[in-house]
Order: sequence, then C-alpha cells, then structure tokens
Amino acid sequence: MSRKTIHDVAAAAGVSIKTVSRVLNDETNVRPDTRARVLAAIDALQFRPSLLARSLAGNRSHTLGFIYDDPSVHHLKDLQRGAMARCREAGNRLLVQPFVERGAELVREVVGFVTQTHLDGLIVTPPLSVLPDLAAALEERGIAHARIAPGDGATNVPTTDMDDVSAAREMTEHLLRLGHRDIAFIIGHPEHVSAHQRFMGFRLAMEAHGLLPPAGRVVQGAYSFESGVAAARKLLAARPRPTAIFASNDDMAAGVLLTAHDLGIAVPGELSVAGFDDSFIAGTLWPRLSTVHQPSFDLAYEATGQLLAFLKTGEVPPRLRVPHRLVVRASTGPVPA
Amino acid sequence: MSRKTIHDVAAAAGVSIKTVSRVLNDETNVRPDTRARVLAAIDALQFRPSLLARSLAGNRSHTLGFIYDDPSVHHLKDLQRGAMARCREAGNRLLVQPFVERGAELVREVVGFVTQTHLDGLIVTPPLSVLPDLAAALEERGIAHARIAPGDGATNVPTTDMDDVSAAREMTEHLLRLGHRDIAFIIGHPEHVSAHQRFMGFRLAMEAHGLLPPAGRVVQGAYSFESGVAAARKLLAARPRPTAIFASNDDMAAGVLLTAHDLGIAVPGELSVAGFDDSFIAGTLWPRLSTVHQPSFDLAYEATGQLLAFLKTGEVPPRLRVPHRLVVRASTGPVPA
DNA sequence: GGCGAGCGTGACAGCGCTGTCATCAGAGTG
DNA sequence: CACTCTGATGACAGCGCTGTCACGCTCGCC
Repeated sequence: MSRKTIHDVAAAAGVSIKTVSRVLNDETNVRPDTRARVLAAIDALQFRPSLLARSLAGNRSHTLGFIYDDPSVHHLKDLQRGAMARCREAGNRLLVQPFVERGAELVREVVGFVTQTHLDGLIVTPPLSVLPDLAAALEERGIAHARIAPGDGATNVPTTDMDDVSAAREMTEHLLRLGHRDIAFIIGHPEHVSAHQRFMGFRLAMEAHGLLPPAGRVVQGAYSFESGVAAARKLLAARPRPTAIFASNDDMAAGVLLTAHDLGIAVPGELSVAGFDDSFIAGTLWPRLSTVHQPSFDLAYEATGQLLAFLKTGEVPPRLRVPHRLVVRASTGPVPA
Repeated sequence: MSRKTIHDVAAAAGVSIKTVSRVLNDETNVRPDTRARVLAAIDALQFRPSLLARSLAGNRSHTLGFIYDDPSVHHLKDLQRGAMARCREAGNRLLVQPFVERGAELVREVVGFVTQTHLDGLIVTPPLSVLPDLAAALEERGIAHARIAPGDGATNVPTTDMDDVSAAREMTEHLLRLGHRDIAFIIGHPEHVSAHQRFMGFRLAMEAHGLLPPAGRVVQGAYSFESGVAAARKLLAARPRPTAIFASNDDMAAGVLLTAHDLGIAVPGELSVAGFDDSFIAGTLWPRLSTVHQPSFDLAYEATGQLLAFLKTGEVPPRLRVPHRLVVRASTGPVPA
C-alpha cells in the first residue's frame, strides 16, 4: 500500500505541500494552471488526504456525531439517512454512535466521544435530546450541537421538531369525524417528550368535542410492539370495547392489530386502529395502517443543516418545524352501527 | 474547553509524556506507583487521549469499518450491533458506512474510505461481500477484511456465513411434512448469493421428494416488500392456487400475507406462508410468520472476531459457519383437504 | 520611475500522540 | 569489585496535514 501523502503530490506537481493543501481545500490565490497541475498529480497518484491528519492539524475535523438511543429502527434509519445526506452535501462526515447509559455515565461517554474524536458538533436525537444533564454538560463544555427535540420552549441551541400535538389532534379528529366517540389511547415511552405531546394532542381534540378521555381507555405503553400487545389485551378485554384505538406509534399499533386479529375482531369493521410515525411496517400490516407521517429524514436533514449553519456563523438559527402529514389507509373506518 | 493533552497529564504526574503513553496503552515496564500517579492525574484532568493523534502517530487506528448496502433494516441493525459488540470488547471502534454505488465507483469510494480514515480493516457484508471487483481491489491493496458471505468456496479471506441451503431445505421439508406438494417459491434479489442458495435449498428438498418446482410456481422477487406483493399477485391469480408460498425473506412474506388477506384467502387455512430471516416484522405480522432465524448478530460478531484475530496473527482463520434455527409459528399449517 | 498593494507561493512550526533509541539506576554474576 | 544485564524512564523525531508568516513578483498609479 504505502500511503500516498501530500508530499508525494507536491513532488509530482513540482510545488510545495502548502500549495497542494490549498488546492485540496479550495482556497483562493492559486493560479489556475498550478491548480490544474496539482489536480493532475492527485489524480495520477490516486491521492486521498488523511482525514486524521487534517483534523489534527486544522482546528476542525469536518465530522459531526450523531447520537441516539432509539427503539424504533425505521425512524432511526431515516434520521441517519437525513443527517448523512446533509453532511455529504457539505463535505462533512457523520459518526453514528448509540448510547444506552443514563445520567453521569452517559454524560461522560458522550463527552469522551466528542473529545476523543475531535467532533465539530453533535446531532442529538430523542430521547437523548431531552435529558437535562446531558444538555447542561454540552452547554458547559461548549460542545456545539443541534437537537431534534419536540416541544419545550425556546433554547439557545439549534432545535428542529415536528408538531406532535397537532398531528395527534388531527388523527383524533379523523377518528371523531368517522363517528367514533369511545376512543382509547396508548401512550408512548414516558422518557420521550413526544409521548406526552401526542397524548396532549389526543386530549385536546377530545375536549374540543366535549369528550373526556374515558376512564380505563388510556393505557401506558412504551413504544414497543410488545407494549402494544399488552395494552391491546387490556383494552379489548373491556366491555363495551372501545370502537377505536389510537396507538401513539406504529409498532404499538401493530401489536394492537395482531391482538385484534387473534381475538377475531374485524378491523376496521368492529375496531379502528390508528398509529403514528408512518414507519415501514405501517404499509406492511393488514389492514394497512392509518398513521401520521413523521418526517424523520427531513428532521435530521434540517437539524444537521442548522448545526452546520451554527458552526459557520456562530448564530443560533430559529427553531425549525418540519411539516407532518396525516396518512389515512385502511385500518380506520366508520364507527360500527 | 481547551483540550487536555498528554502533556498536561505528564506535568501533573511529574513524568514524561512517554510514560503517560505507556500507561494509556497498558504497556509493561512501568512501576506500579508511577502508574497509579499517572492514572490519578488522568482522572483528575478528565483526560481522554485523542484518537486522531493516536492513529496518526501509531500504525494502527484501532478502528474497523463496516460497509453495507442492505435493504433489510432489521438484519442490518443486528449485524451492526454484533460487530459493535465485538469491537467494544476488543477496545476498537466501528465506523459504519453505506455504499450504494457499484463497479469502479464503488471500489474507489471504499478504498478512499479506508485510506482516508486509516482503517485497520473492513467488515464486508452482503451483497458487497460477493462483488468480485471489490474483493480484488481489497486484496490488491492489502486491505485487511472479513466477509460475511454465503457459500462460495475457500478463500484466503476470513469468512463467516450461515447455511442458507440447508435452512431453506429445512423450511421446505417442514412444508412437505404438512402435506404440501404444490409449493411456490419467491426468489430474492439476484445480486445476493443467499437468494440463489435459498432457492437451491428449496429445489433440493423438492427433488428429494421426487417433486419438480412446478412450472409458474417460481417467481423472481427482490427481497423487498413490494416485490413480495407483486409476486403474490401473480401466484395467487393462478388456478389452481399453490397451497403454500415460501418467500425467501420476511419482507416478501409480509407482502404475500397482505395480498392473501386482500384477496380473502385464509392463512394458514387455505394458504401456508413461510419467510426467511426472522426479522422484527416476522413477529408482528398476522398470522405470526413461520421463518428461519438468521443469526445476524452472531454473524457480525464472529466476522469481527475473525478480522481482529487476523489483524493480530496475520493468519486467516478457517471459515466459520453460524447455526440457524427453524422458527415455526402460525402462518404455516396442514395442506387444505 | 518609484511606490505600495496585492497575488501566488513556500518555509516552517505544530496538532497530540507513538516508536525508537538512549540513559541510568540497581540487581545479579564470577 | 568491576561487569553485564535488566527494568524504568525520558528525549526526540515524525505521523500527514493546516496555520502563520515571510517572500518575491507583478500591477497600477501618481
């Protein structure tokens, strides 16, 4: 192998390494013909600059970190794709790293991750983005970061989100419009702010129609398929049964659907089921799931853009809200007579 | 922030930077009390060594690359987890990177990835692991790598796989045992060797029972949900219908299931459906999918272990085969009378 | 014609580590 | 008691780049 270095290129092009460096970094003040000579040499030698050396020598690594601890694979995948797409456009790299710890341990790990790898900044996804001690630590050490974080007030950190409250309200209104009044709700994982927000949206819609969330119709879940199954078992054992179940994500809705099938309950004939996220499985379930399209890709794409802008200008861009979309498919229907 | 360096630690501990380096790297010939002093200083300063500088100075980066281009998120996630787990045990890092290009472009990108980031080695997953030009390029440049690659003969590269042929044979035999004779098969994406192998296993089992894959009962798919839907539409339009459909992965089986439901065909009453992979959705579908458990985590864990061993000893460990498991659930049943 | 203002370029230090080799004290040997 | 040998430590170069600064040259202008 014998790594090609900037010296090899410089020698081949008959210039100094500094000039090669200028060409590599698209700096000004290089004569066009010099530039061309250098580029030719780079090409001939198949030279690729060492990102390590570049990061070490410069004061920027052109690398962002993406940290997560998310149970939902599909959502995560789209987030990653979005962040990576934006990074690529800007000529940056993305280092994706999961963190499962909490508290001081988490803070130590994340800070270590950033300093060890000289990251320029961090994209923090839910639920990590709502942990106060992590936020404080990043703030304190001056670690640039952008949050994908629902809802809470103004911050001095670039933040991107979607309107979970409105989205849940819209889905609830969709069910109300179909004539449902006895609507059950499965809450998501309590660590996720989105879980609270979606529940809030549900309640707001119900209250706007003079309805209270009926006793025993609100069950705690955890955003997992299994928690959806458990919640559905509970809800569907009641008499009378609710005529609709709004699960606050698709995985739980899948659990509801499966349980309903197992119990021989027709969907949407006897029971309407709604999800949230529009993840891959939403389209694979039978009946196809009515849900809210969560713009995961865009969320991460925009958050990354915000971070890059912040790194460039030093100014915190205003909070960005990415639009969602109600996706009505086959799992919701008119209330049974 | 002002990064703490090895010099700060050395000053605080009253030793030279080289001694700090020795402690950091667990080298011998450091007096216990010196070591303790250094460790105390590291702790007090919350020092974390720069991985960049370490990689640049040393001749190893302690970082492995994981490259993929896999349509199946769940399989991929488990592969990543497995590789990461093994890396962590060995104190290495894992850089995960997707590659969608093919041909010369792919080779250039991958080689660039490795050289730019000084990777010690590469874990190559399907379908990238079966591309001959990529293999040749890695070989030629002496880039250490381990392949997760089904089937093909002996190589001088550490290789890990599962027995796709036998697994598909076992699933087919399961269907035969249930009395099915008219079994349709949906082939996976032709770029994946596993697709051919699974089909081979199917044929072997059929032939062992004196059956030929019936004309028009074998359809080309692409490992995607949509391709499963399309294949099922074709297969289920035929008269008589096959009594069982073996889709060579779960996503396509999900498409079959959905199509059957849409057509009002009872599963498994009128039609048995089998998948392959035991991915997350297999357990979320209704009826729960009979499938083959693909040991994704273990595959990647072992492949990573092989790569690390190879890097250490320079010897190619023997091909490793990870056991699979038939998972019979509710989507397969006796042939209809 | 003389002068300053750039432009294009290169020399060189240094980013934060590891590898190599030198050094030195103390233990072991005959 | 001189000798080698080993263990513990440090000095220093260098990994492959970028940042800083200095240098020379051309150009425009009074």
